[in-house]
Amino acid sequence: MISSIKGTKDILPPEVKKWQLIEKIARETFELYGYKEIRTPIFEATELFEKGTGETSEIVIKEMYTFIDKGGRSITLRPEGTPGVVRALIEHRLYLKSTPLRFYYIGPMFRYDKPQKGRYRQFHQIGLEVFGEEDPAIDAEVIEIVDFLLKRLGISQIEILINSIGCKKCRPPYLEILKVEAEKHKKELCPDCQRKVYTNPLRIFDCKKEKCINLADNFPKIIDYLCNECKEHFSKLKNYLNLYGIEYRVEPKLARGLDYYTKTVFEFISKKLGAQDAVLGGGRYDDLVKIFDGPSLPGIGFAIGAERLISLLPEEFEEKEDLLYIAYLGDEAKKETLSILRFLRKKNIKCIAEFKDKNLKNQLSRANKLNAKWVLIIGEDELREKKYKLKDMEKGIQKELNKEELVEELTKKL
RNA sequence: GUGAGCGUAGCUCAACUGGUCAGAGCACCGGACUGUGGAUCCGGAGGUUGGGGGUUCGAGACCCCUCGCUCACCCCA
Repeated sequence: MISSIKGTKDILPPEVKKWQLIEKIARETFELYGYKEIRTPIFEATELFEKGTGETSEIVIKEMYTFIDKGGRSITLRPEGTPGVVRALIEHRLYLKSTPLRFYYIGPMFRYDKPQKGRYRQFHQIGLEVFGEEDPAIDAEVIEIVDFLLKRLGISQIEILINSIGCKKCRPPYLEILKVEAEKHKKELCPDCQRKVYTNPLRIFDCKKEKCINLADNFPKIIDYLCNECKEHFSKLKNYLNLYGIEYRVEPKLARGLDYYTKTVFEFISKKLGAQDAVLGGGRYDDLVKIFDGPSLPGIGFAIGAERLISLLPEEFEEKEDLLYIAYLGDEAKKETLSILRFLRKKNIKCIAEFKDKNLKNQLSRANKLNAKWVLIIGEDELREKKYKLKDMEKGIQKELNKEELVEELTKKL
């Protein structure tokens, strides 16, 4: 038996309903704020991610699905959405147009990770990017959009973490200070963190070992070393969030894994998710467009993990489907059924029949199992009278109707 | 990439320390009930116990290898 590849999974019809729900509500919400959908390829030149996502990010170092195609080009399945959108923005000179540079996307991403709860090799992100807005008001708006979206989906008990990780002016000097401080305590840190002192000192704050946590608590925090511009940006962001009445927690240890972030970074977390507690993450990336030889254009965005979002969805109660099941008795009735199916579908009525030539009891039982809301009964009497029996499966009552009345009755209830 | 736990019917799980152990419930199909569903009763189908090798008179169980799943680490959505 051939099974699906490790870290990938099939999404079967009952679960697909949830996907359709979150996709629909996400689209509606983003469009409400003036965002437009953008669809970029799921594979790109490897270089795009090396330059964009960043050569020192874990994603690029060890998590990319990279292969050489038949033309000898190095191709990578996208591990995240932002670089592709930035590439499209530059390639099509979208920044020259007057339309707002507000985009959202929904689609699969790929990372060669070891699968666990909330983490898959093919997963899906619902992402959003804005370009050309310097003002922290847009940072706040972006956070507010997600907050609104989650509320619309009925998801609660989410904590919002924000931080500022500075810009290319203030971060490098801070990292030096942090490195010096961390070196002093190097021997007390765990082996992983000892390595991080040189490779990525900010990541020491991510360590879950108690000893490292305690030590890191006393290390200097970037938030205390921001330049005036970053400090003011962060302070304004907090004010706007307060204005929206959005609760958040400033988490000075929040670092994020992508190299391109500047100033604002944020994460929405839920305790229900397990070890991978982030349902979405995002931040500002003021230098990214420039990195790809585009104009000097600031950007900010986030990506929601669709699988994680779905796992937070409240349990929905099961409803009868708006489905009509046609039960027929005999060959003549079968022919009539075929024509009525066609007729009703043209009128946008969802209907099915199963062609097993079974008795009525059996067909009703099948309709019940399929969760159909109505059953139309066609037998000899009905053929003769040209009136069919429509049974409401919830109420158990039935009416005699001709074709026209039937359409009227069914569309009324839809 | 590292570590731990687990793989028995479509699903959830039984089978004492290796000795009729290949089972139950749910789901599925059929019948009781030939034009009226959900209930009940009866019956049926469905498994080389993830795969391979070994130990043994005998392995679902023990050992080795392998694949997969789950969770955690690393890191992230």
